[in-house]
Order: sequence, then C-alpha cells, then structure tokens
Amino acid sequence: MSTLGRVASAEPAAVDPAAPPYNAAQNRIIAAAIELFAEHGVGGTSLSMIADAVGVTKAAVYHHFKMKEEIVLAAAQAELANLEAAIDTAEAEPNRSRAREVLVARIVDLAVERRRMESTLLSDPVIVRFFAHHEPYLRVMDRLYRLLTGEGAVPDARVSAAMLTAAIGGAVMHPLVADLPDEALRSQLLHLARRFLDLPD
Amino acid sequence: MSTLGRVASAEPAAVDPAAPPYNAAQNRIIAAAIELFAEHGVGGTSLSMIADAVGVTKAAVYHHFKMKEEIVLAAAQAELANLEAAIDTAEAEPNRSRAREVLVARIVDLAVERRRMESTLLSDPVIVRFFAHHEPYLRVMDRLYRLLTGEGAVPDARVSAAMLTAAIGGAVMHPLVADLPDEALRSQLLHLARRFLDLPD
DNA sequence: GTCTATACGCGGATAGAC
DNA sequence: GTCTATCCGCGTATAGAC
Repeated sequence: MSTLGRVASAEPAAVDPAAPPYNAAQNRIIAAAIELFAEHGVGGTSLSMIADAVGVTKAAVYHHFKMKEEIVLAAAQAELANLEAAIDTAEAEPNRSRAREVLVARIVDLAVERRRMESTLLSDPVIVRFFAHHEPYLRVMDRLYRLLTGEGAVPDARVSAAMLTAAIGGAVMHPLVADLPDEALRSQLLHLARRFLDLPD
Repeated sequence: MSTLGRVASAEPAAVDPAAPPYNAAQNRIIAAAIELFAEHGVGGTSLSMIADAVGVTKAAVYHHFKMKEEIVLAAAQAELANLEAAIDTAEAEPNRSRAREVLVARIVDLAVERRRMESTLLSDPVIVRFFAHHEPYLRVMDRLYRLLTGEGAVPDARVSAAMLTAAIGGAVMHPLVADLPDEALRSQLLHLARRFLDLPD
C-alpha cells in the first residue's frame, strides 16, 4: 500500500510543498506569526496582525506567502524543526541512556525558553489536525519515542511519549506556573521529567 | 459542594456574570460550542457554525447569549465543572492517598471519555488567558494540587500538578495516540499517571 | 518588495416581524 | 424563541503603481 506521498493532483493539495528553505523576509514573517499564533491561536490571528508586527502591509506579506495557510504551515514546521534538532543531538550520543538524558534536557530547555510558543503552537487544533497525517511530523515523533522508550511503536511507548511531551509542553504554559521564574521552572520540570523516565537523580 | 462562581469579586469583570445556571436551550448551545471549539479553536469558531450545529439561526443564539465571549466563558466553565466534580469526589475520601487515587482515576476517565474536548478547550490560548486571573479557576486548581501533592501552593507542587494535568489532557489529544482504542489509552494513561505520583501499581 | 486601493465574503451583532 | 433582513467592520486575497 505505498500510497505514501503520492499526492493526487486532483486534491486541493493541502499546500504541503515541504519546502523549508525560506528567505530572510519570509523568516521575519514566520517569527512574528509564531508569537501571534501562540498568543491568540491560529484562528484568532489575522494577516493584518502579522503584517503590523513585521512592520509592513498585508500586500507585502502576500508577496512572500500566497495564503495564510502557508504561513501556518511554515510556523508549525519551524517549531517542529527545533524539536528535530534536539533529537539529532540526542541521537548522536553513543549510548541509549545518555541519549535519553540529553533529549529530555534539551526538550525542557526548549519549552522553558520559548514558554508558550513551542507548546501552544503544537497543540493548536488547526495544527494538530494538520500534523496528524503529516509524514515528516510522524517520522520525528517516531524517532522521539524510540529514544524515550528504547522500543518501537508499541502502544505503551506512544502513550508514554505523548504524555511526556504533553507534560513538558503543557506545563510551561499553564496558568499555575505563570509567575515562576524560568530557572525554577526549568529545574523542577527537568527533575520531574527525569523521574517520569526513571532516570537517576 | 460546588462553590464555583459564588464569588462577589469587585472585578472590572468584563463579562464574568458567574452565573452557571443555564437553561436547556443554552445548554444545547454550550454543548455544540464545546465540540466546535475543540475542533477549530475558539478563534476559529464562528457564531454561524455554532448556530448551524444547533440547528437555529445566529439571531436565535443571540437571544440566549449577548456576546460570543459569554458562550466561550460558559463552555470553559462547563469543562471546569467536570474537573471540579472529580475533585469533590476525591475530597470526600477519608484518607489522603485514597483521595489521590480517586482523583487521578477520575481525571483520566474524564480525559479519555471526552478526548479532545476537555483538553483542547482548557489549553486554548483565549481560555488560558481568561482563566489566568479567574478566581474560581484558581481555587479549583489550588484544591487540585493540594490533593495531588498533599502540600500547599509551593512551587514544586504547582509544577507537578501542571505537568500531570497537562500530561493527561495533552496525551489524549496527541496525534501519536489517535488510533488507540479508548480502553488501551485509558489503562496505560492511568498506569503512567500513578507512577508519576509514586502510587503503588 | 513595498505601497495604496479595492473586491468580496464572513464575522459579530441588532431590529423587528411572527 | 425563532425567523428574515440588515449594519458594519474586518478577514483574505488581488491589481497595479512606484
């Protein structure tokens, strides 16, 4: 059943050019969009808001992206790339347990550093629906839970990986911890995440 | 003893009528809104969509709610009430460790049962921002982390409670586990949540 | 590449008939 | 309580000048 990637041309095509090489102007737009999406949600963010944040007009934005959907896609992929970079680093580690340690630490850093963004974006309904059948995303997630659990795509490993990433991502944007300084949040988060994985203190 | 909304805060209040007694027609609107918010996000859900889902016109909806914001508030409070009910049950338990067990089990059930809704709604940027300074919400969360940690509002307890609720809520709507049957998801989730809390297997 | 101007529909919200 | 009709602003998107 290798219908993988063989996109039917009759489709509205969903806009997945899978073409991450953007220029400087495009990257400024993407960066602004990410912040706004995190604050207002994808649906609550207009092109005017993005254009204003960048300091240009809507028409200028449309010169770089044909549709809003393309910006959403680019923003989601940009955040996904951060996660992928963390996985790359972890996979370079020689032994399994060390790889898990590095991965967890990186993900915690990433989440705290970017607070709401990484998390809010990757949990936005629009983006979740998009990623649910997005091959590159699924591959990243596959690598992620292999690293975390040392196993393949068995259900237990998937639930575990989903919980840990949701826990880290969701915790940093939780109102309960909004007033905690980054460092306190980071260390506590790391401690608890390690415990979740049965890593030594 | 649900004391939700019983507060006479001298707030600017914006829209917080704190009046949870809704009639049947209003409840049908709220139920439809919750599903749509979960699927499209608050910002991505229009009053027309809600009206269509209920099977009436926008004007009819406006007869029951003066503004969209009121529907958002009602939806969020409805989901919060589910959580509060779980806490009520847990607090009725005579001893601490039993209370935690009951609470975790209830929260897991709730999350799985409602899959995306509970979680997506409570993590929507619009709602998160609203709840961040919402007294009834903060009181529910306070009771929650007291139950979970046996302690007061110390930072560690807050991070732990934030992580656990985020883990459970986020995991059920994660694309990684989208194809798992409810029962498998529920049992694995419960197992891991209990482990996170150091509860015996 | 960025602007002004504009098309066009949909969003929230209201008036008033039944 | 629900409808039709309507207001107005904002949303996405495009055309064309500089």
